[in-house]
Amino acid sequence: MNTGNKDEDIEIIFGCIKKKKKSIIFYTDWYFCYICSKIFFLNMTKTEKTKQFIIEKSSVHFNKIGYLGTSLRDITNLTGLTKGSIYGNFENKEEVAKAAYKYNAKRIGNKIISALNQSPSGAINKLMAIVDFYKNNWSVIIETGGCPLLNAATESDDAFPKLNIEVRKSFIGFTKIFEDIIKNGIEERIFKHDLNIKEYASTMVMLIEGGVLLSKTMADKEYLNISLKRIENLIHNEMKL
Amino acid sequence: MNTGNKDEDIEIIFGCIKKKKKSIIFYTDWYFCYICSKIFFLNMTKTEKTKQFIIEKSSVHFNKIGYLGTSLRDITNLTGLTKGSIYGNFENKEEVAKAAYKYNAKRIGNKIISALNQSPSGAINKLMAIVDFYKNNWSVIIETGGCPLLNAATESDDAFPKLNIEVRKSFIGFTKIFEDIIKNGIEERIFKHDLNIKEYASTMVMLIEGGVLLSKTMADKEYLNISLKRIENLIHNEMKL
DNA sequence: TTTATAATATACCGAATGGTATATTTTTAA
DNA sequence: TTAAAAATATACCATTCGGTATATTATAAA
Repeated sequence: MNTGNKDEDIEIIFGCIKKKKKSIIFYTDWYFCYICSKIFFLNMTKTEKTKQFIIEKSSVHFNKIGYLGTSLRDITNLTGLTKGSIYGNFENKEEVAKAAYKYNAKRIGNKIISALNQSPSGAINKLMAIVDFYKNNWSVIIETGGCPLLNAATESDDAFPKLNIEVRKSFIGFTKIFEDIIKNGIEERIFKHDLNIKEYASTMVMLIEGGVLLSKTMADKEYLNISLKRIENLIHNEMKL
Repeated sequence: MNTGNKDEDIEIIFGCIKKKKKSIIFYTDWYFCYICSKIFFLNMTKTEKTKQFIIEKSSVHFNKIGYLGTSLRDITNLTGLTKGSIYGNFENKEEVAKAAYKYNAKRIGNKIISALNQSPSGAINKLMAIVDFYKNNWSVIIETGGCPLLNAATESDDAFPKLNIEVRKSFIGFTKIFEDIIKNGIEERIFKHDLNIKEYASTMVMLIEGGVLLSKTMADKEYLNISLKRIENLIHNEMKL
């Protein structure tokens, strides 16, 4: 989505509205720096800082133990804060879980955007930047509980509808990253003009999620390697002109 | 695995040891009929019957709400039995959850075996029988909470190690189904002789799990269709001689 | 029909759950 | 420096949690 404004582009990444200016993306209450791959928070009130602190301290636990499975006691233990403080900043546990999920999804999403911005131009390089991201960051992803989209998806679909809405937004955002690259590749005449963009984009998402699932469960990176190799195969043997 | 005994073959499906006799598989306490696709229980004691009753009544709930998320009260509500009866038949909640998972995994595993036994011979027909199984049984899978392997995998990997062991067995069993078909296809000279069997088998598993994940989360069968189409593509454009 | 045994129900346990009312502390503005 | 407001801690709430000891009922053998 483009507003037509020269100085400001608005697009959606993993369900989060961002305002882009030059190489830095300015969000409502934070910005993500492509150069150092870190999130910075601006003009934060005390509440915003504390909310952020709570989420930062508990996000990995939510991703590991579950968004329903994490208890309020877990949150107070992880933050050192009391129940009163948690409920002073969040309406209820559901809201903490939702915020933790959004943070987790945003964290990996921003890293992918960062990898894309640092990679050389061209659709193939961009797709390979995502493949390389998963190759290089595999251990970090595992140590922090695996893919938050995958985890929250299976947990939420039948038991946590409000979270499921967020997960859907994330998958749409994740798929769109691939779609945009493929679209550019077609426009640049690097990819075949008649490619089914949505089909190739979602195949890549499914291969990555399937690979992360198997590799995490079996504690064996080989599965993810195979699914990433399959993506490379798609690029070079089907998509490329 | 084959024991060499003429009358009796022992193999492993989804982690469950079965004894095969003619077209019927005899298990220690149950057999699965390929013709009517149902499980029958033989020589069951009262305890075995009650255990089975508890699992049957709660298995879908476990798959939907989670193996950690399902409470003892849920189980008593679903079965109409009391806590005393549950604990008279199972050591603790963990054991009920494990048994429910095994039942769920076995249920879908047996259906796939059934589809394979009813399909025409030849490796391509067998692989297509699995693809068709997912096409035809999509709505049932969704209504019963989605793929139990996928659900239990994400829930167990960081929070329920005893269940994770069972899930690993299931994935090994599921992958082995594909491996055996591909191996036969090579021996029958239908598939290329130099195919990386493990790679193609696990790619199919990852595509199916990724497809189920996306389709369930987004409530859109199209994702699964795309991943199944990709499996067909693998068969006809890469594996076939 | 009686007796031993196995299965189920009842009643209870301490601990943990999410949540709230209120007291205390910290921060902010005057 | 003081007063108002905001943030945090304390103490409590009813309910639910997994689990158990024991009483009751159903089953099977004698």
